[in-house]
Amino acid sequence: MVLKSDTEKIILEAAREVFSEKGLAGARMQEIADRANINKAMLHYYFRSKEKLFDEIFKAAFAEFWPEVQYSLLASLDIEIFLERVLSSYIDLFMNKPYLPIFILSEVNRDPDRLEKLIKESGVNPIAIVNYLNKQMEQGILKKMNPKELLLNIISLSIFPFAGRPLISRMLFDGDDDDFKNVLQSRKQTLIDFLQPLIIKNKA
Amino acid sequence: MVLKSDTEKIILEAAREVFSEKGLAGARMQEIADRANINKAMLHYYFRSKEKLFDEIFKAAFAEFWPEVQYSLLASLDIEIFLERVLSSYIDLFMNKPYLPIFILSEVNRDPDRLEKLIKESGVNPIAIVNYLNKQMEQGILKKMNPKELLLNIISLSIFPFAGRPLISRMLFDGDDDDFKNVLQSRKQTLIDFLQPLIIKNKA
DNA sequence: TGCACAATTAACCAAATGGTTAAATAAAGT
DNA sequence: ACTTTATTTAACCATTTGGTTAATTGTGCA
Repeated sequence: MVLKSDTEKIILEAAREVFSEKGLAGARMQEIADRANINKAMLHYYFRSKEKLFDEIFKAAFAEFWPEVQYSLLASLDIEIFLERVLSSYIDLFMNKPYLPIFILSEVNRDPDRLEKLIKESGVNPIAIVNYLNKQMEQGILKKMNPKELLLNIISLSIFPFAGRPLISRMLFDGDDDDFKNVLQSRKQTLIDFLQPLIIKNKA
Repeated sequence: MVLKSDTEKIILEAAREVFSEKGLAGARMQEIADRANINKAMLHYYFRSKEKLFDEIFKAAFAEFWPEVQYSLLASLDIEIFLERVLSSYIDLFMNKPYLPIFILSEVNRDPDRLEKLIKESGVNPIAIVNYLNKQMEQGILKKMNPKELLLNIISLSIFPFAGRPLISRMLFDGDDDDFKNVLQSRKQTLIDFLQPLIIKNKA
C-alpha cells in the first residue's frame, strides 16, 4: 500500500470524528475540511467523493471492531482465559473508542450492503469462535446451549452498554457519566462473575 | 388532546417509516410526502418543520420503548415472573417493531439533549426497577451484585440482538435472517435459562 | 345558497451541499 | 535555473432540500 501523506491522515482523522458524530447522511464535507484545517477541495483531491471517504472510515472502524475476538482463540484456549481476554479487550477498546459501537451499528443498519462487501473482502469468520464454544460444551467444560446464542450473549453484554451509553447514562445513572464509566471499567471483572455459572468446574 | 385527522395519521406513519430507515439527517421531506401520497406542503401545514415532525416520531418511539419494563412491576413481583414478563414483552415488542432499538439508540447518540427533555417530561423512572432488584437480593432470592448492573445486563441481552440484527444476521447466521429470527423468538425461554443461575432456590 | 374556514396543491425560493475548475504555489527531478 | 509534477486554494456550479405562498378545492353550517 502507498504511504499516506500527512494531509491524508489528518483528513481521515477529521472525517472519522465527523462521520461518527453525525453519521454518513448528517456529516458535512465542509465541517470535515474545517476540522482538518484544509480546503474542502482537498477532500475530493484525496478521496474523490464523500461516499468514498466514508468507505475508508467505515472499513477502518470495522477492522477495529471485529478482530479483537477472533484473535483471542488462535490456540485451543482455556475457557476462562478466553472469556477474560475477550471481555477485557472489548472493554478496553470501547473505553478508548466509545464512538465505535454505535457508529458501526447505525451505519450497518442504514446500509447493510456496505457490510456485506466488507465481510467478503476481509474473510472474517466468527464461526471459528462458535466452533470453539461448541467444543468446550461437548467436553463438559461449558454448560450446554446453542453456541451461537452464547456468543451472541457475550457480545451483547460487552457491546450494548457502550452502544447505549448516552441513553443508559441518563436513564440509569442520572446523567452522571463518570459514575457509569466506573461501572463499565469494573465490568471486566463483574462480567466474568456474571458468566461464571456457565463454566462447569471439575471437582478436584 | 385534539383528535388526529386521517391525513395527520398517514403522515405520522410515513414519517415513522422514513425516519427510522434513514434517521433524522438522512430522511427527506419529499420522501415522507411521497410515501404518504400527499403534497409536501401538507407536512408543514400539520407539523411546521422537519424537526417538529421528527420530535413527534421520536417521542412516540421512546414511549413504546420504555414503559414495557416499568409496568412489569407494579406489585412486588416474584422474580421469575418479573423476568418472564420483561423478556417476553421486550421480545414481542421488537419482533413487531424491529426498527425501534436502533432508531432510539442512533438518535439519542446523535442528539442526547432530545432525550434529556423527554425524560423530564415523561417522569419515567428506572430506579424503581433497580430498587426492586435490590430488595430481591437482600431477601436472598437473587444472587447479590450491583442491581444497576444486573438491570443493564438484562436490557443488554434483550435489546442488543435486535439493535445489531443486520450485523449479527450476516456475521453469525450467514445472512439467513429467518434462521436468526427463530433464535430471537426462542430467546424468551433460552434467556430465562441463561439467567436462571442468578435465582437462588430455597430448598423446600 | 352562500359564507367562513379548513384542507390541499402547484409553483416558487433561498440556503446548503457535494462536487468541479482553473489558477497558484510548493517540491522534486534534470 | 528550468521544467515537470504534486499539492493547495478561491471561486464557481448544479442540484437538492426544507420551507413558503398564493391560489384552489372541499366542508360544515347559518
